[in-house]
Amino acid sequence: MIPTPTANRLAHLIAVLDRLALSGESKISSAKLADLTGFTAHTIRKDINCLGSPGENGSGYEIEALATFLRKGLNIAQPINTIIVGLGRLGQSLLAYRNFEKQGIKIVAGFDSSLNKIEQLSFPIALHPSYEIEEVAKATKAELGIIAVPSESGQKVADRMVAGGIKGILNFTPTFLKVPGCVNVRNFYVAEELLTLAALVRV
Amino acid sequence: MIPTPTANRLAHLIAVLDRLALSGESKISSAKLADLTGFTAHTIRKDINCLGSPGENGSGYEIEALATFLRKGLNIAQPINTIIVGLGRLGQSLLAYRNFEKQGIKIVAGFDSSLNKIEQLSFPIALHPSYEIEEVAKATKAELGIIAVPSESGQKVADRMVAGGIKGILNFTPTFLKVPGCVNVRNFYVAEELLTLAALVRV
DNA sequence: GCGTGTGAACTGGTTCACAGCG
DNA sequence: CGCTGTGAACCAGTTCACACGC
Repeated sequence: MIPTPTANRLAHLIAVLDRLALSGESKISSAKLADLTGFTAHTIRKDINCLGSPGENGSGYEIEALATFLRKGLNIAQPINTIIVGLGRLGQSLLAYRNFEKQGIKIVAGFDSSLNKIEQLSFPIALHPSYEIEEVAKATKAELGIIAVPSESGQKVADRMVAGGIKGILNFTPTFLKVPGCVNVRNFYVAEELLTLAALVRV
Repeated sequence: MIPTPTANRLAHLIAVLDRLALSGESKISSAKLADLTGFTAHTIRKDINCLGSPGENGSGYEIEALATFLRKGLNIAQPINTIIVGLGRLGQSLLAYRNFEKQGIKIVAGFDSSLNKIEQLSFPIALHPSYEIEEVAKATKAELGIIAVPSESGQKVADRMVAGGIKGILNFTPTFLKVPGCVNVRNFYVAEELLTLAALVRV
């Protein structure tokens, strides 16, 4: 089993490696990666070795090889279908964010409770009313869901996602979602993050 | 010194307590709070006691008293001035999010590199061009900063914030920011969070 | 000799168990 | 007797130190 913080850091590493690959470099050391990510070189090596050894020893990692090695190790070499619910400003900004695709996050459908909004918006993916979440999630074999609705409806959306077979939820709603243990939730409590920062800053 | 995860949870607790206060209840037990937050009752009590004892023993916490106790303990009873840089979709959705104010997060200024955008937008706070970050941050005594710009400019914005005396940064840019150790950074790597979820889900 | 791989020590955060108060 | 407060046990994750391969 791979520790959550490790998965987190490895995901970040992959993103960094992808950027590096574009810049023409071909090899990189854990020390350089440390500089680019803010993690220590120790931690990086250990994280990587959670998935086994990429092979080469002695002189740094082959950038592209490492990226694909990590993707395979994390089982994210294949794109992962994702739906997003809530097409307010936040939802729209996420939909417009073209970086997901590059990372293998394929957003396959958007949902909103307002039929008007669905008709007005034009995005290169299918938009549906919220009551179709379960159905569409199943049909598209979506594995992840993003919740960007007002907090009152967060739980209801989560329930529908779970019913539709969603296995991981990114929650922007400032409320704790009750879901079965087999469903992974990561919360983005933006306001609370700021409060946390405030507390840390005002020692 | 208060552990970061504890500060995090306490911030969430405060938000939950505020909501509870509106609902008319007056007392609550750690077990009930556990149910509402997803933390264990143990953890909640321990977190609270990091700041000392709220007083009453035996039969639950007084909701409002606890909230103010926590705010005082975390030093966030006074509102904290915050600036936001990057007024794209994400930045705008954050500006429009009226929950911050309630939590004592006072957004005092917005910035964008595009003068056009600044003139077009209308928000109830002052908008400035990005080169004024340092100056305005100082003038408004801002303590926190939100970075919602494209990733290329993240570091530059961070530098300006630091120069302006900002002590805590919420970073939505998918790059690691280099800042002095006395500045606290919390990263919201949205795409990477999804990747992490994908990895955790595809065991 | 630089840089990776890995087992062993350490640390800080969480969980537990029980004492103490209403 | 329920629920909080807290010191002690535990554990995961991080840091360290050294062995190994190039």
